[in-house]
Amino acid sequence: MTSKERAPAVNRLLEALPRRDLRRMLDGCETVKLAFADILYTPGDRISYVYFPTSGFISLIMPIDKSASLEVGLVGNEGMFGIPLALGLDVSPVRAVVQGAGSALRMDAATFCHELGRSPTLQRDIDRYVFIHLSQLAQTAACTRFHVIEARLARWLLMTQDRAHADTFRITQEFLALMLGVRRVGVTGAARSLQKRSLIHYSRGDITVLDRRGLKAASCGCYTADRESYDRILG
Amino acid sequence: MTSKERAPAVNRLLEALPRRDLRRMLDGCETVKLAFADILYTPGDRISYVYFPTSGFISLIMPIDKSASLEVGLVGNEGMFGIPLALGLDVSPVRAVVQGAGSALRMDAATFCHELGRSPTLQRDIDRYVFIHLSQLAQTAACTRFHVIEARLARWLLMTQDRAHADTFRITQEFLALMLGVRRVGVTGAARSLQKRSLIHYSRGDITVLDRRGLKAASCGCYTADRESYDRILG
DNA sequence: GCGCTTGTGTGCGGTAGCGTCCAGACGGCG
DNA sequence: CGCCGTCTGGACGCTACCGCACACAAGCGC
Repeated sequence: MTSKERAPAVNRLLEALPRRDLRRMLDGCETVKLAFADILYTPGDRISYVYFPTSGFISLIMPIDKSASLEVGLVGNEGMFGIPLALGLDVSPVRAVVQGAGSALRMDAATFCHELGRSPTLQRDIDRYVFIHLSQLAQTAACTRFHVIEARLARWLLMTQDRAHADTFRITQEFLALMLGVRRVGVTGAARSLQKRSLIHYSRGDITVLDRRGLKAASCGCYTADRESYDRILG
Repeated sequence: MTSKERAPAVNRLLEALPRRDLRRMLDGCETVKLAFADILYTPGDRISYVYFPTSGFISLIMPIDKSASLEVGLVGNEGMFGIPLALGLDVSPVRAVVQGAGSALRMDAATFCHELGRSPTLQRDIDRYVFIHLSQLAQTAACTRFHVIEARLARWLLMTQDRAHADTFRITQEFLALMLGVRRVGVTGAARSLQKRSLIHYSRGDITVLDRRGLKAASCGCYTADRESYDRILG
């Protein structure tokens, strides 16, 4: 939590609702703390709650083989966890891990489905969110295939900064390596390079973004592409 | 078209509808030919028609940088092209290319959206299909990151065989390389290895699957994982 | 201060895949 | 029959990244 933190009121997906719908949603939610590294779901788990992060954020991870996994999505206060429920299914295809400590609004599955039926605006916005998630997933797949670690790291830092609402956040290189699906030393090298260029500073798990613009330039176009599609559709 | 072809009646997503809904859907559709390498949509295009392939199949491709692209989905008679419309948006995030010549049922966007509102079964099944697409996309992202060309090629051949409803289909190594996001010679090497083991036979663009079981063993688990999730949810 | 845990840096050989160019090989067509 | 376009195969050096093992360094508890 730095002085540069930009306080997010609530969740943007909810904020966009008409007053009455918002009221009902908030009434149906309870506030919960998201503790770093909490595992909310693993693949195949029944989804009993949806989460609307307010200050924390959640990583969606696809484990594939023994000890290999890849982050396939990041959910902060611009989105929600629980897309499958909106599609009429209650199983999580991914692992959901708390990546940034903070808070979220949580609603139980049945209530959520009920509200979904009552609020066309909610339904519409979540459909759009699903679409964005889908597009970003496709983008991520290609990015992961073609772009070098350093660019992918830069992208990840920018995405995370957006969701942390702060220029500094905690994340070890070990953890980063898991997200990007590379070796820890691969991250070390890339991070060192970014630091040498004064784009970031890091030390023992504290990462600070020093030069956002420079970081954008160092990242692949994927970050910008993601942002643009989000703004176009849900902005 | 070999003697081993298994004739697909129609589209499985439609087949599952109650008689009345099916009737209306078929009435609203027209049959169109899908010619090999036809580009139906490129990213950003407005979607004016949805496609329910009956015998042909369509590749969803994410172009990323100049001359780099990756296949992120495959649509045969088990699915449809036009997911964004089901989510209330009319823009394609991907390039849609005909991969296997054949036929499809095509419906204009407005009619489709209208029918979606009339048939809860259609709505439900398509939501499920979206979920499957989402899961498979996550799987593909990780697969592409971690698995070697040969295994990914094997997976691709199996997926394509399912959608071609035949053991032989046409696809050059050049094209395959584009799908998998690798060099053409990379495909050559992998294909040669599979042929040496008598799992496939190929010659100048004709590929025949000789040993499906063996091919499954040569592929990563991703093919099986995809199939299982499809069968579980829409089977 | 000492030891321990946690995080970061280095070095090494190994490999999958890259970009490129050239060579053969098959088949259709004039 | 011979030519030519299309498809496949091989060879080159090169790069990014891997797996592993080990060294250092900063903070924390005691």
